[in-house]
Amino acid sequence: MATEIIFGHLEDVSVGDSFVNYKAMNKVGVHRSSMGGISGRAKDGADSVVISGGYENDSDQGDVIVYTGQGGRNKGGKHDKDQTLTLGNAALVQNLLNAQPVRVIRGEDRKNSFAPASGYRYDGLYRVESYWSEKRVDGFAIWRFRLEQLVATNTIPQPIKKSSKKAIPLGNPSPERVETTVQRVVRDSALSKSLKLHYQHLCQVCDTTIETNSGPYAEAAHITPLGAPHNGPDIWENILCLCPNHHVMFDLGVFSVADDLSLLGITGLITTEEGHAPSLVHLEYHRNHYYKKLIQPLDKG
Amino acid sequence: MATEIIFGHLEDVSVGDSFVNYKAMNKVGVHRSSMGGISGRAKDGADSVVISGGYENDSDQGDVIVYTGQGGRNKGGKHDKDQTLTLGNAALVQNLLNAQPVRVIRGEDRKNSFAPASGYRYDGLYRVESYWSEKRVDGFAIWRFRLEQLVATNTIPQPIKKSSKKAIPLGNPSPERVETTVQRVVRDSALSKSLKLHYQHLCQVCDTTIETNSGPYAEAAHITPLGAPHNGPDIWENILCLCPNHHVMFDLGVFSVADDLSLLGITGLITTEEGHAPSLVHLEYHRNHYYKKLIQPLDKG
DNA sequence: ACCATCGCCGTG
DNA sequence: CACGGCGATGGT
Repeated sequence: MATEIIFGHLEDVSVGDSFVNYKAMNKVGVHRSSMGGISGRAKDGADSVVISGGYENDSDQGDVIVYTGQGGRNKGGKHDKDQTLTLGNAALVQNLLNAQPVRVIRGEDRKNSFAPASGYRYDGLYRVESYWSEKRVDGFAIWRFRLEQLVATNTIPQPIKKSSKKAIPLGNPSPERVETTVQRVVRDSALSKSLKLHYQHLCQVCDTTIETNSGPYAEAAHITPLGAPHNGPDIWENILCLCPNHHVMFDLGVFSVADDLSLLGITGLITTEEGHAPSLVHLEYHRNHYYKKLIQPLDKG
Repeated sequence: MATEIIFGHLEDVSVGDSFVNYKAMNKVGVHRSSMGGISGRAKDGADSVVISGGYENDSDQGDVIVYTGQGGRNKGGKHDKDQTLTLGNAALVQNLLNAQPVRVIRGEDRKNSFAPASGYRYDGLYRVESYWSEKRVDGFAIWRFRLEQLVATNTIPQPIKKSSKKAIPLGNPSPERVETTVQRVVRDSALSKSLKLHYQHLCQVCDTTIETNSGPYAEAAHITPLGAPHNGPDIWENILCLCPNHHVMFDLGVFSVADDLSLLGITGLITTEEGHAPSLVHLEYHRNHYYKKLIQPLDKG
């Protein structure tokens, strides 16, 4: 049955605590994998990841980390196949689907100003904000995960006291011992409102709107996401007006949009109003990076 | 045409800047109302609010503020009617619907440890996370808004430089001059996953699920919200398994649930699986505080 | 039981 | 400092 997976902070480990090597982390359980960068199970989610600068493309801006998945290498360490959404990669996807936090541990890395000078350091909880695939220059696909630091907004009174051990006795019937509250995040830019008005808050996929007593509700979905590493622009051509359901589906790659605005993955098409034409460049970006069905598991050999 | 509403930070005002009085704030535009605590328009949203300790029930925890709406008083300042969702209150609702940030300014208040010693201080951007109604002891209804501080997660490279004025020349076609990115947030607790599994990720309202390539997706909605001032418990009886659309509708009070589990506001009923019974106490809490149609505008006299 | 892995400690 | 071999542990 293996050891217990615990999401969130641990009782005996504080943010900033240092460890000399993997074995020390294994001992206290802050990272339970003996060699791997991702600790967790494909079905349940990842409880921790280690960032050691092993992947040249990884980016670390402190509160935002772009983390590359595992796999795709042969025994010699050379990339010789696509990464797949299995093992640790699949676990990180579960974190996104279930809004589970992941502990982030930074390992020594001279090239990373956020990394410790030596050993490993527990740097707190992050959410898996999104994931997508990229093609390396050698043509092999990798999966990447955007991690965002969870700042403890005052939600549940935190029972954790550094001074006293044996805290967190909430006594609820949770399968996990530690109380965690994570967030799904929907970004909305300055331009969102005008586009939603243009569409009268009707979803461009299903033509429905949510009527509240204070006006209609819809969400603006950026086709190429804002922020690193995508750096999509905040312009009308890069935004769709969607209901929450189709927004989630779009961000998770359940469906995408072809150049003729027909839908891929589900039936239907994107309806447009005069004055708004989604950019073909950005639609292609979404298809290539987010539309999962285009990424087939590679045949052996 | 009135003066221009600008959401987000202003070019010439930094977080922490102080002002001696309302006139000084009016002059630079950080707060454009000459007397009111809420600046903005009912149709467009609120660009700023002032917290001065005028409402005894207001709570300020720094990153989370519970702000009481305006109105309900006669000329003498005494409460003699219900507050309505008009004027500034309606404006704050728009901020929630459109994920627009609101500038928070704290005024002198000895009882508030986060308030400045004198005058007014610009304390940065907050999101309107939720709103609900409460009944005062005298029986009159008030509207309350939970504001959460926006921490600048690294999304768009910030063009704002304190040193140089005249920054932010993004040159995009936005009706606003300042680039802002706000987030709608969906909390998900440690218990959410088990309940969603119990319902096989089917929405308890519409019986649909969102199938991704990596598993089904649903959201857990707390009936009485977690966190101050509601402090709902993180237990199964206080959670519903919903699709994103119905989650938004539930949180915005578009519908609520009667004791017999029939829906109010929309047709249908909550389906339950054996082993899960929503708490009647919490359903009543939601009806009383979130289900807007129970709150009728009071007749004159 | 087998497998995969952002380690670890040697040599050049 | 690069590279290669050894290698333990949890996941499948």
